[in-house]
Amino acid sequence: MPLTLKDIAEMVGVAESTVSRAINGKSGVSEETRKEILKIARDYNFKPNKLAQGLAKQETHILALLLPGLSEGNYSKIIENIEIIAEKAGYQVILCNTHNDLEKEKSYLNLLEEKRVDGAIILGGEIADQHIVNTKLRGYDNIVLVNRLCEEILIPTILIDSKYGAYLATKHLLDLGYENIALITGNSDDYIESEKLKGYQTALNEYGIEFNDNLVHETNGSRQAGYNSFLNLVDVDTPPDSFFVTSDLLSVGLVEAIKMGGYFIPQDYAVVSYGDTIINSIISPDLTRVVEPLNYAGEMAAEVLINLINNDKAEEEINVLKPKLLKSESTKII
Amino acid sequence: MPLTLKDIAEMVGVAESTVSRAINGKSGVSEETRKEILKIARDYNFKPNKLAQGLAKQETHILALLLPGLSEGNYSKIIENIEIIAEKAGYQVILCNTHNDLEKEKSYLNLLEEKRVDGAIILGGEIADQHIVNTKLRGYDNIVLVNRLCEEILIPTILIDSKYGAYLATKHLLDLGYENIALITGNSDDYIESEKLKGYQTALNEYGIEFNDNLVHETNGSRQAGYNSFLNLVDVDTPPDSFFVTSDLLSVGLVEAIKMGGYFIPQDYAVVSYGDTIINSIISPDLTRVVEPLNYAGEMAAEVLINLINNDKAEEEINVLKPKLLKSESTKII
DNA sequence: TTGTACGCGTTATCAA
DNA sequence: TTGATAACGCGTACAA
Repeated sequence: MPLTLKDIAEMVGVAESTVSRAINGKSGVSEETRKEILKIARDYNFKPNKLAQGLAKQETHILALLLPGLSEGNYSKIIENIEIIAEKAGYQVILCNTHNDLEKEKSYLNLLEEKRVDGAIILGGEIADQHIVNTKLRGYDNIVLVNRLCEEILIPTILIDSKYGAYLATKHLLDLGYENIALITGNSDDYIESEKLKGYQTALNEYGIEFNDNLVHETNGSRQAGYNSFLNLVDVDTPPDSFFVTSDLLSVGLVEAIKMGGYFIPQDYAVVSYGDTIINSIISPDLTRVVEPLNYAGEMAAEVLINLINNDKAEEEINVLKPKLLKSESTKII
Repeated sequence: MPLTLKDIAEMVGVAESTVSRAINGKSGVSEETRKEILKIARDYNFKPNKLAQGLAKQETHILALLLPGLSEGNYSKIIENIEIIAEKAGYQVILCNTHNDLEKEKSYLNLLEEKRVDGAIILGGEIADQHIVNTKLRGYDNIVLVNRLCEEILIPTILIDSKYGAYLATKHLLDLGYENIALITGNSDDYIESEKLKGYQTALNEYGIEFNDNLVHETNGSRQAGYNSFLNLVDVDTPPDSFFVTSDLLSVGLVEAIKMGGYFIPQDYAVVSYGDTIINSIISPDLTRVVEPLNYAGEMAAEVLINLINNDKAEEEINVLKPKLLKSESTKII
C-alpha cells in the first residue's frame, strides 16, 4: 500500500538508486532531479521502510532496556533519560520487563542475537549473569550495565555509589554532634542495602565511634517496619539521638512513629532519609536526604551504549556516580 | 558473523527453503532432515534475523507506546500490563515519550508508517489529534487510545470513567449523612478534572442537595495547595463537614492541615481521595479512595490492539472502565 | 550524473 | 519431500 523507492522511481522516470541517493541527501544527483524526487516524496508522504533499511545497513537503531520492573523500583527517571538521549541519537528503546525472572532476561537478550536491537542496557536485577557472559562471548557485546555488577567479565557499567551516600548521611549527623545514630535498613541480602551499612560503619569509624549492633535495625522496608523500628530502638540501653533511614517508605513510618510519640524532628531526633522519590518530598518536616544522580545515570548509560555501537570498541570502564546530600529541615539545628 | 539459513543449508547440504521449513516447524520436510537441521541450528545457536523475517512477512511484532511522560503520570501500572500482554503474544513494546510535545507525537506516529511497528497505543496527552486522524486516514489504523478521546474519527478507545469515580466518592459521603461536602480539584482546564466536578454535581443532585460554589476549591494540584485549601474552606459561611479530594498530593496537604488544626479524621472531617498511588497508601489514617482499574486498562489496550492487528478489522468500540470505591478509615464512623 | 546489479536474511510459490 | 526462484524495500559498488 505505501509508496516505495521503486514507485517513486517509476513516477519520476529514474532508477531506484537515484531516488535513494536523493532522499538520503547523498551526492551524485543533479539538483533538478533531486528536487523533483523530493517533491513527489513529500506529496505522497513517502517514508522509507526501516526494516529494509535495517536489513541493508545491518542496524536497527533500536536499543533494548532490560529492567526488573517499573512500579517497584524508582527507575522512571533513569528510563526517561535513557529514552531522551536515545531519541536524540535516532534510537528507539524497547521496554523489556524481566520481572526479576532470569529466564525472561535470557530471552530478552536474544533480541540482540536476533539482530532485532543494536544494543542493550540492563538495569539492576539479580546478580546471576552467566547468560550475559555467554551472549557477550558470542560476539554481541553492545551491553551496558546500570546498578548491577558482572563479576566474571568486564562490561561497561554505571554504578551509583550507595556506600558513599550512606557515608555522607552518617557523616552529616556526626558533624552535627550526634553520637548514637540508629540505622534502619532494608533486607541485608540486598547488595545495595549491605553497601549502605558499610558506608554507615565507615563514617562511624572515621569519627572514632564504636559500632553498636543494637542501633542497627534490619527490616523488610515497609512503612510499618519503619514505624516499629522506632518503638524498638528507643527501648534499648543507649537510645538513639538520630536516625539514618535507607529508604523512603521506612522514613514515612519512622516519622509517623516519632510524631505519634509526641517528639519533634529535629529537636528530639534528627532524621536523614535516602532517595529522591516523591514520597520523601511529602513527608513533613522536609527530610534531609541522600539524592542519587539518576538522571545523569540514565543519560550516561545511553551515551556509553551508543558510543559502543558506533565505535564498535568496548570501552570497558566502570563509572561510579556519587550521590549528594540534600540538607533540609529534619537535621536543622534550630 | 552469526549463522544464517544459507549457512545451515550448506552445512547440511539442502536448500535454504528446506531449512526454513524445518526451523519453522512447517510440513514438507522429512523427519530425518528436520532432525539434522535442528541439531545444527541448536549446536550453533542459530537465531533467525528478525529484520529479514519482518521484511518478508511484512510485520515487526513491535508495538509503539506513546505517553506524555513516565515520572509525572501514574502510568507505570498501565505500561507494565501492556508489556505483559504484548510479550505473551510475542510482541515487543517501544517506549515513546512525547513529553506532551505534539511534534514528537507526530514523529513517533511515523514509526507506524515506516513499518517499524505493527501498531500503536496512545496514552493520555493533549487532545489535539489531527495527526492521528491523518495517520489513520492514510491506512495505518492499528491505533488504540487510552484515556484520551479523539473527536473527529472513531478509534478504538479505553477510557476510565472519572466522572463516575467522583460520583461514587461523593455518594459515599452523602450516604454517611454528610451534607457540606467540599471538593478540592486540580486545574479545571484538565478534561479529567472537569469530569470529576460533574460527577460530584451529579451525586449532589441525586440527593437533592444544592450545589454550593463556595465549597469547591480549584487548585494547581500541589501538596501546598491541598494544605491551603483547608485553611480557606473552613473559613466560609457554611464550613464543610467532609472533603472529596481529586488527587493524592492534594490529599497529603489537606490531611496535614486538618491534623495541624487539631482535628481528627474522620471524627471531625471525613476525607475521600482519588487514585491508587503509593502516596495515598502512606497517608495516615488510611484514606477511603477511588481506585481505577489501571492494570485492566493496560491489559485491555494491548489486547484490543493485537486483535486489531491480527484481524485487520477495526472494532471501533469505546470501552469505558469503571473505578471502584475503596472504603477505609478516613470515612469510617466510629 | 545516472543506471545496473547485487546483497541483506527470510518467507513463499511453484515446479520438479 | 525437496529445490530453485522470486519477492520484501533499501543501500551501494561499479559501470556506463
